[in-house]
Amino acid sequence: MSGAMLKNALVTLKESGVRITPQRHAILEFLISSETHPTADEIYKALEHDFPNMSVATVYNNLRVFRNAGLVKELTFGDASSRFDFVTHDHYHIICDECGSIVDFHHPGLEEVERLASYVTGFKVNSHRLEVYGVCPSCQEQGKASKAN
Amino acid sequence: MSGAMLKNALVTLKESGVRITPQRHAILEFLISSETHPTADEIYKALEHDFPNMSVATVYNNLRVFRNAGLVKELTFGDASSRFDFVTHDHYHIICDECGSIVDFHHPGLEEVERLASYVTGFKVNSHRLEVYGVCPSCQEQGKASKAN
DNA sequence: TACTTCATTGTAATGATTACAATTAGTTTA
DNA sequence: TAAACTAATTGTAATCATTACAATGAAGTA
Ligand SMILES: [Mn+2]
Ligand SMILES: [Mn+2]
Ligand SMILES: [Zn+2]
Ligand SMILES: [Zn+2]
Repeated sequence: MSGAMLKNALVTLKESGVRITPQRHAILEFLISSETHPTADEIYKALEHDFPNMSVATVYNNLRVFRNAGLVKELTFGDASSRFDFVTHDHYHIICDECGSIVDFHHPGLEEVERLASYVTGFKVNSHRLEVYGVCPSCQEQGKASKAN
Repeated sequence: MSGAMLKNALVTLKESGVRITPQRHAILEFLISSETHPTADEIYKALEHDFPNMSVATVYNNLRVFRNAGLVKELTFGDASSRFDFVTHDHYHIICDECGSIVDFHHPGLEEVERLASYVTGFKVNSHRLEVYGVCPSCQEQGKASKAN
């Protein structure tokens, strides 16, 4: 439930001495309810109606606060701006090369890859990043449709 | 041999109607000889001595030309600026969380991950991106040394 | 040589993010 | 509760990588 997730997030913040402001509450709530991995600016615009005076700096500031608290992950792709993902379970992302949509998927960890990487490079491994790229079902449909013309 | 790689690259360019200018030659040569996945600005500064009049725009322009010709890959991490890698064999990267150094490593493809991702999301998969993060041997040494104090 | 096309250069524009100083809100203490 | 302190927000300016653009130069072609 997203209600419980919000509650837990607020507890986590309070425990690390972070004040719960209306802006923070709203940003968190929006992130939890969002399926789209929004950018800072998308969050800013989504909350404009309820918080007409909120500064875009506040969005950035608080996303950083949440990131440092481990509540939010920042996703960076080559282009444009960062996207933000409320942390629940570990998961990977698959991204549409045509429309840019980002979809979650689960996969068992890649410990074997980490082991081999560590073995051949001598690094002590902390983590890894994996993304899959392709064409989403909806863009596949459109492709077919446009070929049929 | 890096000589052969340069020659091949020049042929590829010529075949796709791209003129070989002294600047392009130098940028390619520098990229091929470089082990460090340099940024555009690092390339610019490295060639400043030989090309005191070259514009940073030329570096960016030509890196794009090379990327479009498939000769160079652009590596984008969250922070700062893109890094560029002359394309030879397919390989992955492992990145030091402390000093930022980027080291190549080879690993058999991850077809199984691509298959599963495609199966659970309905995407038609084109490619994937994988990076491993950790602490490089040199930073591990330094860590030990500073603890010993 | 004249014409055409492409490349380079210098500089201005862009756009995301951050820095900073002033103001406001929340918390603690007396 | 009021004063004092601390943290958060706001608005705006600064930063910095990258791109756009117009003018100049070089190369290729007839
Ligand atoms: Mn996600
Ligand atoms: Mn590499
Ligand atoms: Zn799509
Ligand atoms: Zn290191």
